Amino acid sequence: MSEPDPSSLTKPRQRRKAARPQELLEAGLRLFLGKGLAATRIEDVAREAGVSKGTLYLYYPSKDELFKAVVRHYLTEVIVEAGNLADVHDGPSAELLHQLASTWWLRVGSSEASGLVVLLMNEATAFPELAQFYMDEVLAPTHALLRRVLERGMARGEFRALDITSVVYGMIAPVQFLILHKRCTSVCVVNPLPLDPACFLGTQIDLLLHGLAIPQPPSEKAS
Amino acid sequence: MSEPDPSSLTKPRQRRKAARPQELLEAGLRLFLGKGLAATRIEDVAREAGVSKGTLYLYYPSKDELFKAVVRHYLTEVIVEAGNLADVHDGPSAELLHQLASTWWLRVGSSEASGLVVLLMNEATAFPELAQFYMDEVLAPTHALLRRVLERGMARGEFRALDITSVVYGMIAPVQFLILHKRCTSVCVVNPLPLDPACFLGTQIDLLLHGLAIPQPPSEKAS
DNA sequence: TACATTAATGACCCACCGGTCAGTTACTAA
DNA sequence: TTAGTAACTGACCGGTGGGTCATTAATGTA
Repeated sequence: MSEPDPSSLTKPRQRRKAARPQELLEAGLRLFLGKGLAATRIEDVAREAGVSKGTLYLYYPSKDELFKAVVRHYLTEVIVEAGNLADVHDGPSAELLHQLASTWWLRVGSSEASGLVVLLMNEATAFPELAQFYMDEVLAPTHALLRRVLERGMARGEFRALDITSVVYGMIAPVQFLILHKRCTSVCVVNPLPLDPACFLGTQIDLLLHGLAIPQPPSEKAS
Repeated sequence: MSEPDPSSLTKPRQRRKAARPQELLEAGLRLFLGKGLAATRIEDVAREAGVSKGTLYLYYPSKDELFKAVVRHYLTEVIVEAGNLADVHDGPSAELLHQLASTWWLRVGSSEASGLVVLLMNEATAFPELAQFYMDEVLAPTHALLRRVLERGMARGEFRALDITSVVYGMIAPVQFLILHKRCTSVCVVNPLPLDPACFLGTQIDLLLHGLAIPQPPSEKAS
């Protein structure tokens, strides 16, 4: 009578040391994104991964370390790949920017992992240690990559010479905004201001490239 | 010996019904911004306002309601004022945009209250009710204001006809980014990528106005 | 001075959750 | 078949913090 159905649920007590870490990371990603760092209970992460709380602590020594492991796993790899793309490319810089944007969107932006970027910044306020972590492992590499592309474009006379740091941050901003906005409004019942991500990014790139373009000297427009 | 010094601290048990709400809002703002919603303890807010925990509950029925009251007090008023500014103005739309930006920066952006915008979006993930609150009381009014200015500019032939919703969000994005970035990096010990807010905003407005400007037809630039 | 009103207090209750560890069971080598 | 190892479990502990309420005292009134 109390015979548990072994077919669909609760394979009871499996020993799968190799698979646990990855499964815990996946579960952690889902729950952290859904509820934030503080509100996610370790026990729920464990259950989500089909494991008991004690087991989780066999693989990750604390909640903070689990979270950091999630960030490393889902964000680091992509930045490296984008760097390789930039190394190979040798056409117009504007084209490279388009390419980087669409690649990023495919690999991160359109996936659930995108929320990690913003989540990380959020939590940084409450956990100063995480602020430094974000700075070192996410923001600095991204910044370096974009700076490289912009400097290239300016050196080749494709772009106006603007303050590079500001432009770089100006490129990160809409992306970050998009993620934050999506996370926020997806919960809303009523959303009077629908925002199509593709359309938004398209407009932003259009605006950026127009803004970067070297203006035509011949005619001048007055006030 | 145990005589408390009445001069500087602990006026014991004052009855000041009128002043309490405002003082509690100020204390709430400080602590919520510093530690986030979940990590801020009601008792600390009360102490910060020079009052006991029980007293706080005389004025605000729960932590959530206190937080909402803080948001209403520090964010609603400013949006209304900006709307009035837009009503009065009748010069070039680009000038109005500049004016709105600098006004906003003075009243909100450069003050500590700016963090509320982002904090609110953060918490929205964990507290769905707050997501709707943010949408109704902050995002929608802001959006309506900016939309009005852009439609005006396009109608007067000052701006290119772009997707207005995207442009509006494109204007909100850098501001939001700036706040988030400031909150995040102010905690970092090492910050290899300093960002001057004024410079950043200047570049963004420059980029935006270049991007919005109607291109000169005479000459065409090839690839 | 005596009494009524009500602002203010803080000890208390209890649900919650991060982290521990003594015990249990799956797997394996001999 | 039978130890022996180690992956896994979940009851438990202790600190924390939201919310309550019986009590206290400041102020107004007669």
